[in-house]
Amino acid sequence: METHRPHFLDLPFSFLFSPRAPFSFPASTTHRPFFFFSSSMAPVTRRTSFPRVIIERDSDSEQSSSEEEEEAPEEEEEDNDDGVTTENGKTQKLEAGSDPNRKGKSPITISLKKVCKVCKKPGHEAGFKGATYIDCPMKPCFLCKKPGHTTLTCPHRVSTEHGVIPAPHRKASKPLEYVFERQLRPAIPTIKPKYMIPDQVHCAVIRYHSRRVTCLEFHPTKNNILLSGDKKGQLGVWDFGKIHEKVVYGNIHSCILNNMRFVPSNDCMVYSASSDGTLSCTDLETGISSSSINLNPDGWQGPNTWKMLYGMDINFEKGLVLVADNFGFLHLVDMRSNHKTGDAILIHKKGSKVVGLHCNPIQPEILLSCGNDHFARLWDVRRIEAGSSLFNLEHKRVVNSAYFSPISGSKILTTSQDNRLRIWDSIFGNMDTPSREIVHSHDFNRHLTPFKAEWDPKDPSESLAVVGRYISENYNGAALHPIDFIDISTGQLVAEVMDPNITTITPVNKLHPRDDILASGSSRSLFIWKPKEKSAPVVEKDESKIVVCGRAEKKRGKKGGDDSDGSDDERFISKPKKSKSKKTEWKLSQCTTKGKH
DNA sequence: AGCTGATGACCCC
DNA sequence: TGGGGTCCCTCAGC
Repeated sequence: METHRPHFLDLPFSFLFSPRAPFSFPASTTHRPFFFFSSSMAPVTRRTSFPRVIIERDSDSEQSSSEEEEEAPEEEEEDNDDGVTTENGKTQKLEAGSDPNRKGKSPITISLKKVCKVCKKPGHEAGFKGATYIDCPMKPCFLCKKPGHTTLTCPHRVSTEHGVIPAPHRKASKPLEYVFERQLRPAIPTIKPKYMIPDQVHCAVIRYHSRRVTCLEFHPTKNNILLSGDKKGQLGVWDFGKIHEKVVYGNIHSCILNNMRFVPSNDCMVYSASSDGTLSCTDLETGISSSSINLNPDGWQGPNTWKMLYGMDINFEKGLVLVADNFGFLHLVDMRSNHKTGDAILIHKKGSKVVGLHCNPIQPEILLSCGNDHFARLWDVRRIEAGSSLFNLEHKRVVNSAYFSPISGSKILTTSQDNRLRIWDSIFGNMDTPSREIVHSHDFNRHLTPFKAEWDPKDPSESLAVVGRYISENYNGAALHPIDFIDISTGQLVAEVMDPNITTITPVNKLHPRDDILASGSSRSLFIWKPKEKSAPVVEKDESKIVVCGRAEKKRGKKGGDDSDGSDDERFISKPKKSKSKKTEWKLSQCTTKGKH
């Protein structure tokens, strides 16, 4: 292997020691050569006082691991004194002392032996080998977060029934639970329907949004309309029945659009909560919006005072929009006046983000909230005040989402950043511990939209949920991140759907309220999935390419496949790229024709 | 192809 | 309680 010579060795030493030398060691570098620390160092003449430099190369990359392991302990100790990890991930060992002019100094030896890029220790390497990711064995399992094994050997590795941690069985003891078992439970079918899994991309808009997608919402009555929000605050309205009919409204919010809800009495109107601190109500026909709340009327006064709106839901019976901010407060908006009503109520730890709100579908005054204080909390909106929660559901990390089951409203499903889905089978029963925990890879990553497990609103047994997977799997040579369908009553993985052309992670997923359709947002693109037999594959790549894709079984390449937009695949039809200015024009022209659907 | 930037949770002091 | 360092299987643009 051709070794990479550290770039600073190519520089003349005088330049190297200049205080204005235009480079620095990476911030992550923990061990620096002694000479970089001596700020008070006297000027040096390179010929007389600088030690000789010896480069020790890892010439044989096939060197046996046992050999490396034997050497490792010694190297580690020496590393503490004078080792350097360079940007190319190789260890350089600097030995001082062989210069005859300087007593006690040996020559600087630079070792280019490979080290693990995760823990910086030699003897193993972490990272992608082709499409398979090799974990660093020094770290806890990436999936279940427990030490002693890696993801590859994790007992919770997503397959069937391995991820479930059942709560200890408890007998029904509370009167409410008794009532539930007698009256409500019989209404929930125990025999599960045959799931129709939307597992094939039916149509898509590639690079529809200019930033990553943050939320999705199906139109309550028009079956082919999908709303999407993005990190920039833009709101997309796409008629996926007529693939080319799509609008992006860019003037509603100025940053992240966190949540959307249709107004139940008027399905042209949609409320949206944004990190710009406003709750807006937008007419989808005209694109005209009005702010119901603006929490930052005085503009930017610094990050400590800037308020953002996250969780949001509508209580139609009371005519209320409930929206929560990043300081732990709940705000109420009267839909008739479109103005704030009452004072903000502290519902989560002061100063923590409240990322999710959900009104119970049967009893809308029962509110479920979740947030960064590691709790999901149940409230009665009729008597809500700070500290008045009915139940506090503890989690080990941030709770990305908490939803009541869509039909009976008696179950709760939460997604937490500790890589676990939690299910409470009955809000009338024991709420101290979840009924089940399902280990599932949906890690937090600051560059991704947080994962949220979503119920299938059509499943009468209330046991099917969909959630994107963070961790990748090697599928015929491509590292893909599937979307998982999980039977939350057993923890079983019902289906994992993926497409070789979707190489990005898909954290945002929503199942259609009436049809066997899954909408997913991955990076800046939207996908509509249907069950295989119903699919007629058509994909549009926004104004730069028209592509057609289906469920191909073969794809060769390294991690994530290649990024060539599949130009090696004859199902892709390329169109010449248009300029950025035309892109804007296109969006504007689409906005003027929005009244059609 | 390899670098860069955007930028959230969490931990420690 | 707040600031700074660290974590990191991202993604897209150059």
